[in-house]
Amino acid sequence: MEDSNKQYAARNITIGDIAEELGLSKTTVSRAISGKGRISASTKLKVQEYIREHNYKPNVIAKGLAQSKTFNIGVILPADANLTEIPFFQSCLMGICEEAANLDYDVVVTTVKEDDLTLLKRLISNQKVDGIILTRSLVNDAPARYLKEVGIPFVMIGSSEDESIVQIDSNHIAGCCELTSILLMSGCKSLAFLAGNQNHIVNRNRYEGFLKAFTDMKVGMDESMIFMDMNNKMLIDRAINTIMERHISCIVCSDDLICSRVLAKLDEENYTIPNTIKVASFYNSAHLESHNPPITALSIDVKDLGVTAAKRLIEMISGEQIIPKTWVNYEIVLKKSTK
Amino acid sequence: MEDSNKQYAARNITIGDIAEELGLSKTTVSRAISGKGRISASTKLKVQEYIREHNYKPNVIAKGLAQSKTFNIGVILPADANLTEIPFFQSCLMGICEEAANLDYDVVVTTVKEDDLTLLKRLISNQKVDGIILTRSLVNDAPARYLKEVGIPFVMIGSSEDESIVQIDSNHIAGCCELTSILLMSGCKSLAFLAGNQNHIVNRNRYEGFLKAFTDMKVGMDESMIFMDMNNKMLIDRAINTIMERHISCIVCSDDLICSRVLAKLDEENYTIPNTIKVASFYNSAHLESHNPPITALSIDVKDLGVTAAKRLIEMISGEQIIPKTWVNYEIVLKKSTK
DNA sequence: CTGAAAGCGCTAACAC
DNA sequence: GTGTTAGCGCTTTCAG
Repeated sequence: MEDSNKQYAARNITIGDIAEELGLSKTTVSRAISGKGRISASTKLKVQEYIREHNYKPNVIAKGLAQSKTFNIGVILPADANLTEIPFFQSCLMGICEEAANLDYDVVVTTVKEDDLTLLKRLISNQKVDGIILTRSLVNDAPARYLKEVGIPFVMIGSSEDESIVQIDSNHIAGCCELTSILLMSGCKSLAFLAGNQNHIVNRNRYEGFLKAFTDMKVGMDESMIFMDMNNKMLIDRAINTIMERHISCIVCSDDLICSRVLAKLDEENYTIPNTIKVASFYNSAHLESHNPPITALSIDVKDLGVTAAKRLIEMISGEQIIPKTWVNYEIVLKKSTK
Repeated sequence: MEDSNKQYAARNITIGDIAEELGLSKTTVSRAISGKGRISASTKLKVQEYIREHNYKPNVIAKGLAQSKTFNIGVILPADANLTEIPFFQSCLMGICEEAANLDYDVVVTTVKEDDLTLLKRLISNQKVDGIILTRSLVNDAPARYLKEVGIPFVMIGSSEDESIVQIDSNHIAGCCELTSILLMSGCKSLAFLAGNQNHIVNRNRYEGFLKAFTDMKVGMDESMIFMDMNNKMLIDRAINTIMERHISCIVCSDDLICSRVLAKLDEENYTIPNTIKVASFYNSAHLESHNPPITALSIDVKDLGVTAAKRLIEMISGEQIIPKTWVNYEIVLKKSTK
């Protein structure tokens, strides 16, 4: 058993211990570690060797206290019922954790339910983070507004009309426009669009992209085939009934959960895909991929969204040049459901 | 705009400021806040009033440094590909965050990929947490072994043969036994069992419960209808083929992802549920619930698992009586898929 | 009941 | 190059 594991039982070794042991001052040891300030190569080496041998790990908390930093970033996860079902946030978080660790930061998470900012405020006032990542964007976003007021650095995964907010997102407008265009060109005469909550910027953007495809291609669109706020199964079932009565050729779902419910309803009514009706979605969940037939969808590297957000935020915290908007790639994956 | 929001821009008010302002010593102010030590009711009140009015928030980091605590708990999330698809961990995390905040702790998360403990070790050696929650349990669990060595308090969501580990779980053996018994009693003559990775204790336990039902009811079981390590679609497809050739009456899936793939394959082959084949699962995902027909399943309050884990861990950290094992309730929900 | 002083582990002027 | 000192914001003996 290496003694690296004993560190917890025994009191942790400190910079003072090293200084004493090596007959140096704490300052010198600190300098050897941080690389800041003048120090001779030889003592630096001596200290670094001692550190390696004794498996010294600096106390980040103390360092933080001295520098008025925490080396933590906060991540706000939505706690609304539906959203737990979506792997999006978990994937984001994976990316954030990975990149944060690379840059020597830790990740503190908390949740926000609807517009209840209690836990967010708590995190801030506890002074345990140097900055915040918002993992979604709502219309008139309350968390974002709060963070702006408070003045703490933050970035948003998602898009906002407020250009002063640092944003990381994939281009949902362009993506949905592209997907819709492909569908139109591949011979779908009529399309229906089903989206979730209109308060989510992402749903608005996908809708906008959907419209844009029609405008760009100079094709007329039936506005009654736009279904927003499809937040429960009943609404979706009803929408599908309408859609099928109208003999629409293809349904575009703005997220996986909706698509999953759409597929259930279509199956229930014994409609076959893609013969009777085609279906396309936006997904990152394996579930739709293993569906029979596989579902055409716009796919995003969600983990990369997290990685990039963490990187941007830590850049901000470190006082580097801030990059207002970062686009993350998407990819349209054509499958049997639209063929 | 209340000035509570200005706290970030302006330097935060400290205990020293209050002391000076009120003509007291820092010690007295500290006592007024913590309630520790003797202090007159009047000065205590005076301090508390000042605090409220000026919206003072103690610096938890500094407090922690002085007490060699962090008031953070760490949560280890698995980063393996498949697991991102399962809402289980996200729901756990919601519960953990909620309860931690109640008890004035914050939640630091990190990930562990397979047996690569790098990020876990990093979290520990950074000394940013007072304890750890493991969110799953593997056979010969590497993270658990490491944490035991290091000696940091930790709890496990899941079960382990190692009784020295504080565990929070629902009784998968009893649950699966009960579910299986119900299926047997309701007239299923033959059952097949499909589970994921055998290294996951939960899969072993469900398997054990499955067997126990047969033993308890003195019914013979066909061991060739046990399919473990069904980690990809191909294996599942093959298993389903075998199962259908043998005219099995019901398939029990040990988790949602497997069940979702099973359903896809059954649909593909045009088998109907429950007429040709019945299906039962273990779920917490809305997706299976909205399936047509709805799937019979054993359901667990996963968020409660998280809440309880956080509670137990913080009890340990606070030196309270430790409770070695906490069972969380499960419920068997009978739906059309087994009728 | 209250305060002075030391200390948690580290950094950052400022001297030498 | 290196050391001294003060300080980050709080707790905790120990006196009084």
